[in-house]
Amino acid sequence: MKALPTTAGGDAGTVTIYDVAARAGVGIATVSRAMNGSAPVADDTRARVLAAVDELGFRPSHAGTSLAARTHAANGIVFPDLSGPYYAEVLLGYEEAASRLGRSVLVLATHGRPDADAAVRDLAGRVDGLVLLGRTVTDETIAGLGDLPVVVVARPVLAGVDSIRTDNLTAARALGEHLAGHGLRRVVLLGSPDESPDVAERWRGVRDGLVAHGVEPTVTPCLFDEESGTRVAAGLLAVRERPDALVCANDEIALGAIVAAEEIGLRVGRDVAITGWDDVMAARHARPALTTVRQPMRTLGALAAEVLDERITKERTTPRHESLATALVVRDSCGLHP
Amino acid sequence: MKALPTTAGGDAGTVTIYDVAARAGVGIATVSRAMNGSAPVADDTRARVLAAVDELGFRPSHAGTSLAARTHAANGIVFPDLSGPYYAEVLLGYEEAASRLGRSVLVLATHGRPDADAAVRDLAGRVDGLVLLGRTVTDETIAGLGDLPVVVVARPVLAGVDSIRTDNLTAARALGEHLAGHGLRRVVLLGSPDESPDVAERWRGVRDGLVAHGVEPTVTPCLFDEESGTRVAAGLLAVRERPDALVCANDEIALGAIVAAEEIGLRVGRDVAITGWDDVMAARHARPALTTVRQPMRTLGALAAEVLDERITKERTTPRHESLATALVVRDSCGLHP
DNA sequence: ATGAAAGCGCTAACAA
DNA sequence: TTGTTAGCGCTTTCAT
Repeated sequence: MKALPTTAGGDAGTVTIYDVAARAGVGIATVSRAMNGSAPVADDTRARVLAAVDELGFRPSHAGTSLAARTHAANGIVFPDLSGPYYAEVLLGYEEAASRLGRSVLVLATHGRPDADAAVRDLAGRVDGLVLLGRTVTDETIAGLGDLPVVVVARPVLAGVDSIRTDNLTAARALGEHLAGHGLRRVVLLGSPDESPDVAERWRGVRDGLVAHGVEPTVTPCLFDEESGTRVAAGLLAVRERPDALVCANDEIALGAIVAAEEIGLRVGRDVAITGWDDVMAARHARPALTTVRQPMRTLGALAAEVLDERITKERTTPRHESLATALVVRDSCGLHP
Repeated sequence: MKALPTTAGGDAGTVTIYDVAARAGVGIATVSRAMNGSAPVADDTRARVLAAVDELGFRPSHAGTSLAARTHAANGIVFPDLSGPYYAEVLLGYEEAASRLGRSVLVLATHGRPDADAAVRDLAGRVDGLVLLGRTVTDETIAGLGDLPVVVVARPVLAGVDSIRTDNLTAARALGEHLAGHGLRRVVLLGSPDESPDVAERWRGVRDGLVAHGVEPTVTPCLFDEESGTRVAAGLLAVRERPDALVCANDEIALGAIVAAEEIGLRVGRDVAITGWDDVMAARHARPALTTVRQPMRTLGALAAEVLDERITKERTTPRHESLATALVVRDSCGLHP
């Protein structure tokens, strides 16, 4: 389609720095300098160069630049999965911050694939830094990344690697105590703690809060989606001595559990308490509205981008570890509040 | 951290194809051939090369490869915004398909920035193809992308450019007729049609369906988020001759409108009908559950990746235009259904 | 089947 | 201030 003029003998269609240099009557180094401001250039020379750039529609090849400058001006973010509001929000915060810092963003979702480590290593080859969420790759793979700046999010701290997490413990404990305060006794924690270090920590906290009031919860494994929530909760609630509280690992499980409870005629918040985690949009629109824990998801993503950038620019060389506050959001699904 | 052995005199830390070649006792061309299978290599030679690759932990530099091979093995996707479930789902479908096709994914959100066009042009320099959602950039910018494969989603067809859209018209008309069937007369369409060609088409369809039953709707501009939905709906519902139906451009506006209605004591589905568009998770968990139109968001993303890939691989050279079916999902927010 | 060598488009020393 | 030139790490002819 585009048939821009090419001064040098290149194939029409690809304008290189040589074309610009020829057109402006200067050397290629001057073009580079004029465009990047990496060294002083006479005003009128610069003007001529920029005019040529404009006329030819020149845009530097990224491959050439990154090969020569040994930098990619891009960083990656790796998710275990991309579904659900949680990851979407984190990505949103990340992209915003990264692009503000002048870096492109590469996304990768591992979907629990067996070749996830290879995919991440490949991604590592095209970025200046990497953010890794949760259990996406093995510790060995991270170590194998060499000196590539890495920030892990919601994953146990690794020697020398920056990390960002949310403080699950405090809110979890508060949730446990709140539930005990409602007089709930048969509490089931819904969600597999070994799938995610985050969840393990939450269950620890909730249990702490509960035990302080003499209640010992049990754990039932469950995948982190709505459908699983409905299915597992249905099984749990069907028995005679059914639980009077379902504490779910995320809002989607909880929302699914609400469906299961209502299907068998239970009134959520009266006959059974159900709580979630994350405070996604659906949590506040559900009726009864979902008691949950708010995580600063967007901030999490943005902070990851910033922490990573500090490493890439070598503005900082020692590890940084951040923990973001969470907040218990009490609504109606855990019991009546006058 | 990593201190892998380097045979050639390069800086420790970066293993190049020369190191591998030296170690295996072959030329660099043979290493390239052995790794890519681009030409026959003797079995024992290949074995030696691969062993060296393994021992040295060699991983080809992307910049080098893409400069020499004139390809990026990556493609980009540009969103007007990344917030909300709609875009998250589209991205999910896209990433999945793209990575299945062996391509990395670069995301960019324009957030209505004035320099969006420049950002997109920059992105264009590092990918083999681009998916553009909605009104992210001007037609001129797209044309200026030259022969870079481009797929536009939810945007009017452009000469020679592949496009994917959802069929707004059919479901919109059905929605209009359904609403008229409820006996609703004062219908307001909430959402700015000039912001999005998609919305314009929806309003056209809804109006068609309504007018067939003698109802003429009015349009009230509104941004596409929940907070705006609440604010604008509150204003609309406060007047004496208030509307008896609020048809919203997306679910988030609708959910916000429900909040506004309930705040002034109106019963949604009885005193006022409210409908959305997209069928996000919150739509089915809201009470009353939201009547809306389901869009195949994930499929939209996946299809975009596939259509783009056909162009990149030159498997197809003529434009392709797809329209995906949508479905009216009737729940309780538009009126009582026995 | 293999090696030597010529680029790919750019940045950055080094000269002038 | 500017031009020349040597790479950056790879793919791909062209010889052999």
